[in-house]
Amino acid sequence: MRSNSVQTSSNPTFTESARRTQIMKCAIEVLAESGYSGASLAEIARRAGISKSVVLYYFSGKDDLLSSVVFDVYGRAGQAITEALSHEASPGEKIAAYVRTNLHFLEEHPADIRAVVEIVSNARGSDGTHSFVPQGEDPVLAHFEQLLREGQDGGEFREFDPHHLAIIIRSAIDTASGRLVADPSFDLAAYTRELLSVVELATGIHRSEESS
Amino acid sequence: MRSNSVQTSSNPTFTESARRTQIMKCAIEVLAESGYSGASLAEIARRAGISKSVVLYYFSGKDDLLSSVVFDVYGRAGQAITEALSHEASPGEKIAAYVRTNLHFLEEHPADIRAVVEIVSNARGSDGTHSFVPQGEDPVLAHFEQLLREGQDGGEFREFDPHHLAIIIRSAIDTASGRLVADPSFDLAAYTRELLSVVELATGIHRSEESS
DNA sequence: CTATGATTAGACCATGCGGTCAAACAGTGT
DNA sequence: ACACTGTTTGACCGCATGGTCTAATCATAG
Repeated sequence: MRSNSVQTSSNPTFTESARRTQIMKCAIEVLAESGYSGASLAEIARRAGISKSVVLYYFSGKDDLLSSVVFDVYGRAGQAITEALSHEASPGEKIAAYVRTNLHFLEEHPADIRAVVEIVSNARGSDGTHSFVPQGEDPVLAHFEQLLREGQDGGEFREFDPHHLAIIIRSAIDTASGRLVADPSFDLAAYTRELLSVVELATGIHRSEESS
Repeated sequence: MRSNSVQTSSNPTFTESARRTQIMKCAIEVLAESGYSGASLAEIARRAGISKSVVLYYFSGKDDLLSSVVFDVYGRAGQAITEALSHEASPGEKIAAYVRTNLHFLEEHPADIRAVVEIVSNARGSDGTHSFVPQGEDPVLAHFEQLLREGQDGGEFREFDPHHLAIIIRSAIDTASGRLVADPSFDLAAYTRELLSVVELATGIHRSEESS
């Protein structure tokens, strides 16, 4: 992954970086609107108003383009989350901030998330196995699981299975992007509120103002 | 949807019903193993040891085949859930049974669920919109939401938003099929246990033996 | 002006797709 | 023997895909 036809390393031309971001942006749009199967190189190029060859001039192939999109979006989302978590002290606050920031990023960049979901859940190698889904250990999930574990070790939380609870909460986060496109009336703010209270109840966090 | 080339109504020949179920079974296998894009008519036919034309002889097209698979699996799953719910009286018990039965069906028929997920999340019409995802109202979700609402109206539950809580819990159910294929060490029984306790906490169900 | 490298368009290609079609095969009643 | 229906095959078609290649364009340095 991550290899270009034109040299990427030293001298990214103005045109090159501009074209790359433009093509990635169009790819995201097409992926979000028409899904994985609708995101052909021809369609992406048409959207960008350029020839199909240009796409393959700046990306070594479709795999490279999709990898770059995933890498870019993951990077930006991860940065936002890391930044948000740094402002919180207690594990309980960190977890709430984690959930809030994830859904906030989705609210501001719905197409980006949809595109990544389309790629991750559909891109497969020639052997038929997923190209982006980590087989053994998912670092994103492991990170969140660690957050839960820290709160539990600090005695702040109730007894629960951090691994499986992490899966449950992350699924609630990940499903939101699908809801957002399927249901125009979906209220993301209300969903965030509900999910946050569920997370509080599920972790059994000790908060003075929350105990009923 | 649901139209065949050969007459389906009155006289389903022995060969016909046998072939149809065989083809659907192979389609499910291929979908579960190789995903939507890997599930070509040629591959399904190869798996069944028959010619591609036979598939199109018993199904009017690929859409018909995939529709039939979704219809079949949904029917069997729905039947199992309805049956399980009929044995429970209180809303709290019904909801627990709902979650348990969903995950139990997944445990016994993982390929069927994977296949349906692949179809539902990937099949799109010529206009690019999803073919199986209901745009406005999802009956599956609405049914579960109604269960939550009944428990709430009965005063058995805490205050929560039934619609959004239904989405959260269903997402936890739906994510399990993906985990099952991505992580061979995934412990579905432990996951079910954890999810059931989260559901209890989230609904705030009043149970004598559960209050801490 | 010219040479050079970056950039672009468009023709082209092999492959795989869903689907059609005519012909052959198998059984069964007459 | 015949016809008839159900069943199966393999050749074939039109189309879209990801990708290659050649030639033309553009900018800029000499």
